[in-house]
Amino acid sequence: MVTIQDVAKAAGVSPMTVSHVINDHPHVRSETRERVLRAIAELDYRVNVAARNLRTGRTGTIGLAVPEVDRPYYGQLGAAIIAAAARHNLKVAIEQTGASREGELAALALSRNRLYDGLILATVGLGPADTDLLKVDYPMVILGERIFDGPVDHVAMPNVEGARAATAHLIERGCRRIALIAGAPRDEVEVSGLRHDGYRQALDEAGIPFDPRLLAAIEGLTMEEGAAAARRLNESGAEIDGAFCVTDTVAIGALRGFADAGVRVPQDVKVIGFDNIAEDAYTIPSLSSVDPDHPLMAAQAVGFLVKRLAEKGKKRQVAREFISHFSIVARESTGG
Amino acid sequence: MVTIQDVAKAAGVSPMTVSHVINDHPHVRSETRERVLRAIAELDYRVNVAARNLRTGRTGTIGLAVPEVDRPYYGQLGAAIIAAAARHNLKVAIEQTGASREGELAALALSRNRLYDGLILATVGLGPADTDLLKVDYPMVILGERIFDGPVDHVAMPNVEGARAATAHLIERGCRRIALIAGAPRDEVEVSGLRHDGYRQALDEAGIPFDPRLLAAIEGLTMEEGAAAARRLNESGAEIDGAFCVTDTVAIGALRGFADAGVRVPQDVKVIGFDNIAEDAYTIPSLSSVDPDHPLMAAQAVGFLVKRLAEKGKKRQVAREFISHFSIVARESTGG
DNA sequence: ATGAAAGCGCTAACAC
DNA sequence: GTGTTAGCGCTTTCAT
Repeated sequence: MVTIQDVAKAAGVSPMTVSHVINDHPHVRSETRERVLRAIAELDYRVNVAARNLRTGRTGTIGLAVPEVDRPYYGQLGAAIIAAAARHNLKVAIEQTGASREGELAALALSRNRLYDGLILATVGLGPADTDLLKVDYPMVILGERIFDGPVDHVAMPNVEGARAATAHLIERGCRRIALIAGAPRDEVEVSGLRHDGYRQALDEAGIPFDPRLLAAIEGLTMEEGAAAARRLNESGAEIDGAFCVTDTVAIGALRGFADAGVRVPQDVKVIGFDNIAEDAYTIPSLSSVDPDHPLMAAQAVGFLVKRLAEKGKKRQVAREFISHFSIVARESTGG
Repeated sequence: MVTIQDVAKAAGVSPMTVSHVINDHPHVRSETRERVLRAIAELDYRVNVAARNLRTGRTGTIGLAVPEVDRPYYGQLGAAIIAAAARHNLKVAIEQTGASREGELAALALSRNRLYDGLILATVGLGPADTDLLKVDYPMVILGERIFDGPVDHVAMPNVEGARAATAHLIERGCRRIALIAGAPRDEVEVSGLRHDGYRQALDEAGIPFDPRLLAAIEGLTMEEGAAAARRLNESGAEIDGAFCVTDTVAIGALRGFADAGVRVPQDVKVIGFDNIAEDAYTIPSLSSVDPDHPLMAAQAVGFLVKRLAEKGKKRQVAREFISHFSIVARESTGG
C-alpha cells in the first residue's frame, strides 16, 4: 500500500506538503505541486479514507435511514438526497429501518458510532414519546411525514393542507361519498392521522357529513393493501364515488383493486393519491396526486445537515423547520 | 468523547480487555465482561468506527453502484442487496453512476480509496474494452445485465434465454408480428443486444421471419421512452400483435403508450417485459414478465464478495460466475 | 512556502 | 484470561 510518506519521499518533500497538495491548500509553490502530483500519479497513490476520518473526526458520509428503498417513494427520495448531498461533496449511505421503531433507533446508534457525519431520518416508527431519543449531539434532520416539535431539525410536507386540497379536488369534481384509504391513525403526528385530518377538514368545509363507513383502514402502506381496501370498499355497499389514498403506492394498488371489482375509474369512482411519484403519469388511468416537491425537500434536508456540520463548535441552536409547499396534479383518475 | 481507555479505567481493566469484550472474543471471564459492560453503559461509550477501520484495514461497508436508485428495478435490487449484506454484518453505501461510463469509473475509484471493503457494480456503461479497468485489487462483483468474461467475478441474468422464452411465450399466445422495444445494441454484452438475440432466436425457432420494421429503438430504458415507442409502433402501420419490452419499466411505459393510441392490451397487442418488478402485478392490465430471481442474484453477489473478503491474503483466484435461472410469469398483458 | 512533532482511538501480536 | 507495546496513515499545530 502506497502512503503519503512514499509519495513525499518520491517527490523529495515532506508528508505535510503532500497533504497540502491533496487537500488543495493554497500555500504550495506550483512547481512543488506539480512534482507531488507527478509522484502521486506514478505511484498510483490513493488517500486512505479511514486514516483521514480518524484524524479529522469526519467521514464525509451522511446516513439516510428510510423504511424501505424498494418503495418507489423512498427510492425517488433517496435519489434526490444523493444528488443534493453530492453538491456538498458528501456521500450517502442508505439504511433500511423496515418501517419499525427498532430499525430507526438502530440508525440513530450508527451515527452515534461516528460512522456518519450526520443523519437524515425518515421516521415512521418513532413517535412523540420518543422525542428524548432524538436529542442527539450530532447533526440530524427528520424528514418527511411526521412532524415533531422537539428540539430537532425537521423537513416536513404539508400533510394536512395537501390532504385537504386532494379531498377538495375530488369534491370539486363532483364526488360526495369519498373514501379514505389510510392506516389507522396511531398518534397525532403520523402521516395517516394528519392526512385524515385534512380529509375531514375538506368535508367540513364543503358541508359533507363524515361517514365512518367510508374509512378503509390498512396495515401497511403497500399496493397490496391498497388493492384489498378498494375491493373491500366495493363489497361493503358504501357506494363511494371518490377515494383519497394516503400515498400513491396505496392508490396504485387501489386502481388495481377497483379494476378487479369492475369499478371504472374515473367514471364510477375518482381516485387521488399523495406524493406524485414518477409512476403516476403512466398508470392506466394516470393518477392524480398531491406533489409536495420532494427535490426541494431533499435539498432542504441536506442543507440543514450541512449547516449543522458547519456549526460544529457552537452551542445547540434552535431547531430549524421547513414545511414544503404542494400542488395538486390532476390526471385521468380524477377526470383529467 | 469517551474512549476505550476511559472505559478501561472505569472498569479497572486494560483497554485490551475492553476491546475483547466489544468484539465478543471468547477468552474473557464473565465476571470481567459484566464489569466492562457496566462501565460501557454508564459512560455511554461508543466505538469509534474510524479508528477501528484504520487499525483493521476494513470498513464493514460495501459499495453498491447502480445507475439510478429511483428506477424501481434498482431500488428493488438495492433492497435485496442491503438485506443480503446485513446477514453478513455488512453495511451498504449506494452510489449512483447515472448510467454512464464515467460514473462507473468514479465508483471504482472510491473503493480504491478504501472507503469500501468491496464493490458491487451494476454496469451498463463499461464495455468489453474496459475489462482492464476492472482488474482491481479489491473484492468486486459485476452484477446484472452485462456479461464480461474478464478476470472479475460476476453475477448475471440469463438474458438471451429469458428473452427467447418471453418471445416464445408471445408466439404461444398466438402472436406473429412481435415488436421489440429496446435500446440500440451497442456491443455484444449489453442488455438490449443480448435480449435482441433471444428475441431473434425465438422467431427463428418458430419459423417467423424477422422484420426490422418491428424494432423500436429507444435511447434510455425509461417509461417515457417506452410510451413513445408504443405510439410510434402504432402509427408506423407495422400492424403488430405483440411486443417484447427490454425491461418492465419500458413495458409499463408501453402499456401507457398503447392505451394512448387506443390499442387494447392484450386483445390487440400482447405485451411482456423483463425483470418482474413488484409493480407488474398492479398495472392495468397486469404485466407478464421474465423473472430472473433477483433476490437470489443479490445473495450470490454478496456471497461472492464475502468470499473474496475472506480470501484476503491469497493470490488472485479464478473469477467466479453465476448465471441466474428464470421463469416466465404470465399475467393479463399476454392474456393471463 | 514548507516541515517536525504529536497523536486521533483502536486492535494485532505477543507476553505473562 | 488479561495486559503491554506498538503503530495503522493521516492532519493539526506551530515553527521556520
